Amino acid sequence: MEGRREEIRKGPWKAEEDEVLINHVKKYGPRDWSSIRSKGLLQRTGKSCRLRWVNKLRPNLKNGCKFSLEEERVVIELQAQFGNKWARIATYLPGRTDNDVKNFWSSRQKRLARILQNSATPSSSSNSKSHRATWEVSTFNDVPTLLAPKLSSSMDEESSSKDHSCSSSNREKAGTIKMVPVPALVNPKLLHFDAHSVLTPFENNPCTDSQLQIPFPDITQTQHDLTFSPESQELLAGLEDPHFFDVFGPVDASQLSNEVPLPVEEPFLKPMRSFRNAVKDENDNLVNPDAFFEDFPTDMFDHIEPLPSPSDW
DNA sequence: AAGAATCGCAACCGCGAGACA
DNA sequence: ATGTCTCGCGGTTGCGATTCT
Repeated sequence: MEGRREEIRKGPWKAEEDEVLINHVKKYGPRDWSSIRSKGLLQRTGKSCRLRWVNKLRPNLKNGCKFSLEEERVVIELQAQFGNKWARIATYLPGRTDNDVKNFWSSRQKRLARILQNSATPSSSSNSKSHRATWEVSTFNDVPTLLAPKLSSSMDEESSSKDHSCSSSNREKAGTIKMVPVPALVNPKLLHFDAHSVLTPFENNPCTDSQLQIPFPDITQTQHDLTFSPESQELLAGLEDPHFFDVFGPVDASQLSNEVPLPVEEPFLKPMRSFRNAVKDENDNLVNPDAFFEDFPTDMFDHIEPLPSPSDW
């Protein structure tokens, strides 16, 4: 059997373990996770190694950066379209892992549930968190649809040590939205350039690197007509819907696909410019396009599927 | 200042799919 | 065709940090 030489280590990773894992990936690539243990490099399961790499050590991750408004919106829209396919949704959010998306969604669902509960039982709104929840709703309502320096609760000011690389001040300065879905980088056929898109130089910031500044596509008609945030709209709509609590259950994408057209269009697929290793010819075409992917795990695109055409939505 | 409630994140677990012998 | 192994995904849990009374 694979292992029985020593106890399998669990729990938080040490810096030394990270180093070993990184070195292994450098040598052999992000594969053969189980060999890390069989070689005696780490007393971790291959599964654990893979998870650590994917969620924390992989290059270009936005570790410690909170979800921007647009990221939140993308998650909301894609969740309605795909259901809880976090890995798939994460491919639209550069620097985000399925775990990030999953955690974000989970937190959001809890928040919504609490807001709803407090709305249903106003007398209970004297507790501390309900105050914050109420504030969040009103804050959402005040937020412009696309440009918002300070937004949801997830955008609360924070200057923790691990957030240093993308301080809120940076986010505020950013002003407009930067987004690029990974699948577009994989399948050029899917690229669909929006003439209105605006490219901006990158800042040397993990939270903005590999992103492009583009106008975010229109969302649903409902959202278009109202100034409410998606979250607030969802809440408001839910209060009138007798089946609102179903929202908190699993979503059947097949059912939703006919009712909730995904407004996130391919157009926010834009070429990524953080091709650290890419070489271009005189016509600015990538000569060694593969070099662009060197920063990514070789398997990270394995599960990416072509996007459905908008007509299928 | 202390305690309770909540948040946010990292990591684990179980299961299914695919590869391979 | 079948069994085993590895990998990847989604759900869940645990815990430190934060916020509020």
